Amino acid sequence: MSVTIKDIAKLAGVSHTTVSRALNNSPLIQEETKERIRQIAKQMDYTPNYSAKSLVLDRSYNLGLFFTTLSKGTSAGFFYEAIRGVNSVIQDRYQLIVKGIDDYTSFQSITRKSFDGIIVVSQSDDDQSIIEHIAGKGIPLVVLNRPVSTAGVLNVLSDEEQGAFLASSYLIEQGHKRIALIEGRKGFKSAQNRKDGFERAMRHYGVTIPESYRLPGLYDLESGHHAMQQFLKLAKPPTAVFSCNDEMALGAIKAISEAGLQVPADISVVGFDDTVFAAYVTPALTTVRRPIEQISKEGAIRLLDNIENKHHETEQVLLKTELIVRESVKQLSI
Amino acid sequence: MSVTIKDIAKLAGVSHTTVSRALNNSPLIQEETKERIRQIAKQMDYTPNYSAKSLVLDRSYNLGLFFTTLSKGTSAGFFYEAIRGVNSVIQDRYQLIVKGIDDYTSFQSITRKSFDGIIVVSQSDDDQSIIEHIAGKGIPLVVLNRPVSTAGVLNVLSDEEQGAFLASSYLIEQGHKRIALIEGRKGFKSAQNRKDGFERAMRHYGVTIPESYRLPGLYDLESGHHAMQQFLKLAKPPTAVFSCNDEMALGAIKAISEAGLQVPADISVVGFDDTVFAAYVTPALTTVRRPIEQISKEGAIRLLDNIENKHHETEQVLLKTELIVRESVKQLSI
DNA sequence: AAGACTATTGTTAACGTGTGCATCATTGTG
DNA sequence: CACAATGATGCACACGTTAACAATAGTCTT
Repeated sequence: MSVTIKDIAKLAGVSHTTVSRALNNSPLIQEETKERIRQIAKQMDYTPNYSAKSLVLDRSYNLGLFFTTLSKGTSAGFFYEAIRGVNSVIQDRYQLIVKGIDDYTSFQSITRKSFDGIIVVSQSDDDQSIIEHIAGKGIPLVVLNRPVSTAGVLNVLSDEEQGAFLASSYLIEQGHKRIALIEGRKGFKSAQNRKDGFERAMRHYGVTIPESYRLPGLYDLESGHHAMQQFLKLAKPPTAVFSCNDEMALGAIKAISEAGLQVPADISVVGFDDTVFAAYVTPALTTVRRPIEQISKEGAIRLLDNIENKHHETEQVLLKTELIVRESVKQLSI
Repeated sequence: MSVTIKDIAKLAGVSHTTVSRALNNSPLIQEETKERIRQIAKQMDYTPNYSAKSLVLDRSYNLGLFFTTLSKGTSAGFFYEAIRGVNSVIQDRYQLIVKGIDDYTSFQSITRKSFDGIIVVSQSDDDQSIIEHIAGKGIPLVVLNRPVSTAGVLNVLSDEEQGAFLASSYLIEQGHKRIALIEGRKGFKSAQNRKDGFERAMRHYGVTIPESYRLPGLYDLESGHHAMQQFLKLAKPPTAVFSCNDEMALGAIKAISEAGLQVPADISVVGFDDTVFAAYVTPALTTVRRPIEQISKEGAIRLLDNIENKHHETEQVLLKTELIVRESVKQLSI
C-alpha cells in the first residue's frame, strides 16, 4: 500500500537497515549515501509508520491533555487557553490527545505505552485517583491549576492568594473601607487561598471587617446574587465587594441593580478569574486574571523536559496573577 | 516490562494465538478457555499494546480534529462546543487528536496510517488545501461549519440563510420597518448566506430597504461600531439593526450608547452566532444560535459510520439554526 | 469401522522499524 | 607486506499483535 523503507532500499540498492539509519541521520552512514536516500524518500513521498516506530522504540509520540470534565462545568475560555498554551509548546513533536477524565470508565488504557506524558488540568479533588494511577504507572505527569503533592509529580498553578491580595488591596487603595467578601465553595483549595489573600490585605492595611461582611458562596451566579442581597439588607451595606469569582460577581451586580443601585457609582465590585465575559458585561468587570495559557505553556515545557531527560522532579511552580482594572470599581474621595 | 499476551499464554498453558483469540472473543475458542484466559489477563492487569495492534490491523484508533487555527481568531466557545460534541460521540473507541491547521508546516505526516478519520472544523477558504490532501490520501473526512464540495467528503453545517431569515423576520414581526443591515466580511460564504436570508425576509414581508441601510462589515467590533455611526448620521436612522455577527452587534451597541441612545428603547439590535458573551452583555443580545455542538456530533457520527462501513459518501447536511430571544429588541406599537 | 467432518488449538509468518553483531573494503602502521 | 584499525553496510532478530494454514482429537455418516 504505502511506501516503506524496504521500498526505498530496493530502489536505492541498499538494505533497509541503511535506509533506516540514513533517514535517522545516523553517523554510521556516508554523507552522500544519506543524501541519495533522502532524495529517493522524498521523491517517493515516504512517511514513517509511527505504529511500527512506537512498537520498537517504546514511545507513543502521544501527549495526553486531560480535563476534569468536558461535558459540564469547564469554562470555554479556560479550556481554550489551556489547549492553546500546550499546543504552542509541543508543535509537531507530539500528538495532543484531549480527554475528559469523567469519560474514563476505567483507567486501564492509560499506560506507559500509549502516552509519553500526561498533563492533567485539574479542577476537582476527585482527580486525585487518576493522578495516582498515572504517577503509579511511572508516566511523566504534570498537574496544572490545582495544588497537588503526590511524589514525582510536577505542579504548575497560579498564586491565587497573591491575586486575591492584589484585588483586595486595590479596593482599599481606591479609598474603600467597608469591603465585603463573597467566598468560594467550601472545601475548594482555591476558595481558601482567595480568602487568605483577602484577609492578608485587610490585615496589611489595618482594615477590620465585621463578620456580617463575609458570606459563603458556591462559585455560581445564584449564590453571588443571594449573598449580595444579604449585604444590601445590612444597616451599613459595604461600599465594595470582593467576589471570589466572576460568576458570583455577576450575580452580585444583578442584585445591586435590582435594588435600584448602580455599579460602581453606589457599590464597587471586583471578581476573580477574568472569564471571557468579564470584559463584555456592563460595567466591564475589574477582576484578577490567572495566566492559564502561561501555566499550560510552563507545564508543557517542564513535562517535555522530564520526558526527554528522563528525570522525575517533584516541584511546585507558582505563577503570578494580574489585576485587570476595568470599570466596576469607583475611586472614593475621602 | 509490561505484560503481553505471551506472558498470559505461558501462565495459561496455551499458545499466544489462543490468548489473542480469547481476548478478542473469537468464536473459535471454547467458552471456558476464554473465561479462564480473561481471568488471568485481568489478574495480571494486562493492557493491549496499541502500537502493535495498529501495525498489524492497519488502524490507528486516532481521530483528528483540526481547526483552522488554534492560536488566533477561533472563538473559545466555538472551539469548546466543537470538541465537546465530537468527544461525546467517540467515547473511548478512538483517541481525539486536536490540532491547528496552521501548525502544520507540511501535511506529510497526515496519512492513512496515523488517522482513521479526520474532522476539519473549517473557518476559512484557506483550508481547502488540507482538505484536498486528506481526501487525496483516501482518509475518511468530514468538514464542518463551511460548505465544501470536494468529492468523497462529508459536509455538515448550519443553514445560515435560514437563520438570517429568522432573525430578520423577527424584527419585522416586532413591528420594525426601518431595518438596517451590517454585512459580514466580503468573500466569506457566511456573509453571503446571511445577507441572502435577510433579503429573503424583506421580500417575504414586502419591506423595502434603502441602499443607505446596508453597510459592509468585517466581522469585528470595530467595523460594527463604525457602521452604526454611519446609520446614526442618517436623516431617518433605522429603528432596528441586523448585524451579521455578535461581535459587530456589540460594536453597534457601543456606538448607540455613545450617541446617548439606548438599546432597545431607541434602536433594536439582533446579532448572529450566539457567542458566549451574548447572554452577558447589557442588554442581553437577541441573536441566532448555530448548533455547533450538534453539528460536530452529527459530523462525528457520520464519520464513524463512514470509517466502520468503509463507504465514502459525498453528502451535505444542513442543520437548522435557532433564534434566541433576549432583551435587545423592542416591540414597536403600531 | 473407515473416512469425512467439525471443533479447538498450535505453528508460523507478517506488519514496518530499529539495533547488536558480523562482514567487507579500505586505509594506516611498523 | 602483513596485520590492525577504521569506516560503511548488511544480516538477522526483536517489538506485540493478528491471521492463514496446519494439526490434532473427537464426532458423525454410511
